[in-house]
Amino acid sequence: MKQYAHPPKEEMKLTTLLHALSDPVRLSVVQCLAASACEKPCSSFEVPVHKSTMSHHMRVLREAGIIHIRAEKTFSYITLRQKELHERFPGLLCSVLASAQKERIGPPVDSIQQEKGRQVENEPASVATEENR
Amino acid sequence: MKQYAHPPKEEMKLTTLLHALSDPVRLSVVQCLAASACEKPCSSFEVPVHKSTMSHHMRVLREAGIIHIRAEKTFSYITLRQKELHERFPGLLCSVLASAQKERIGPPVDSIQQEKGRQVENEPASVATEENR
DNA sequence: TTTGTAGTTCTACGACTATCAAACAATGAG
DNA sequence: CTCATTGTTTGATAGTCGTAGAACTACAAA
Repeated sequence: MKQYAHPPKEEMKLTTLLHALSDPVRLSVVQCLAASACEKPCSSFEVPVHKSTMSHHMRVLREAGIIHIRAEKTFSYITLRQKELHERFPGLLCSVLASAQKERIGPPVDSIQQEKGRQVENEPASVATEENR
Repeated sequence: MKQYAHPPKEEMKLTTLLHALSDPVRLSVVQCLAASACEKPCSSFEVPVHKSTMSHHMRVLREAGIIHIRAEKTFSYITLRQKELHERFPGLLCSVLASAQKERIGPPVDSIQQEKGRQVENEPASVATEENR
């Protein structure tokens, strides 16, 4: 039976973790895990990549310390290492998940800004002035 | 005078932001900015890279929406877009910075658990140009 | 004018990454 | 035993990334 190595939480590295979460496929896997809050087989994630690519992403997430993989029969059961992540980097996963959630629901960029009833317009300098390259 | 394009906060993308923060050099720049809480010239960051590499990193941070660059004379003044980042992704930057700070200080994790008001002492200027990986 | 400083852009290069296909391993069903 | 399922490993490939050096711009001081 396949056995997996999982880094102890003291060895989790922030930059490695951020990099692991910076891929859309991996982030959606983590979102899915957080939403279901239970063990999920690898094949249950609906992502548009081949199974070998998926296996690669699972390895990246595992080696970053984000997920735990348990092999049983021919299945790989995935869990989010939520508690350990919180102990190592308090609040980080939560805010990433909240940001991902917010971004996904994000209003159309045309008619936006009603989030707090008051729009916070700021520096119009952000547009224009095409970066002369 | 050079002009820079800065993405409006509605266009900030989470995965782009996480990727920008997943590099040790860029993360240390962001830490430095957050610590000083004021505008800093590009050359004031003590990082072990060539100036052209630094310019590249600044571009990545700017295009991710993390920093604002203002050109004056021959200087580039950098500021953290803290307010806009917080509006777009509430709490995210804070927890990343807290995690970076915590990681840098090291392993006696169990003994410093309950002191919330007491700040861990100094090691302030340790921009830690080595110590990564 | 020449020199020096601060920073950008371009180019190149090695390293890494995301992806798929194919082969493989382990298990269960027939 | 033969398939089918589930996932891993191993190329291979196309693309991205971090880095430095050289050339360049813009400005200021001499």
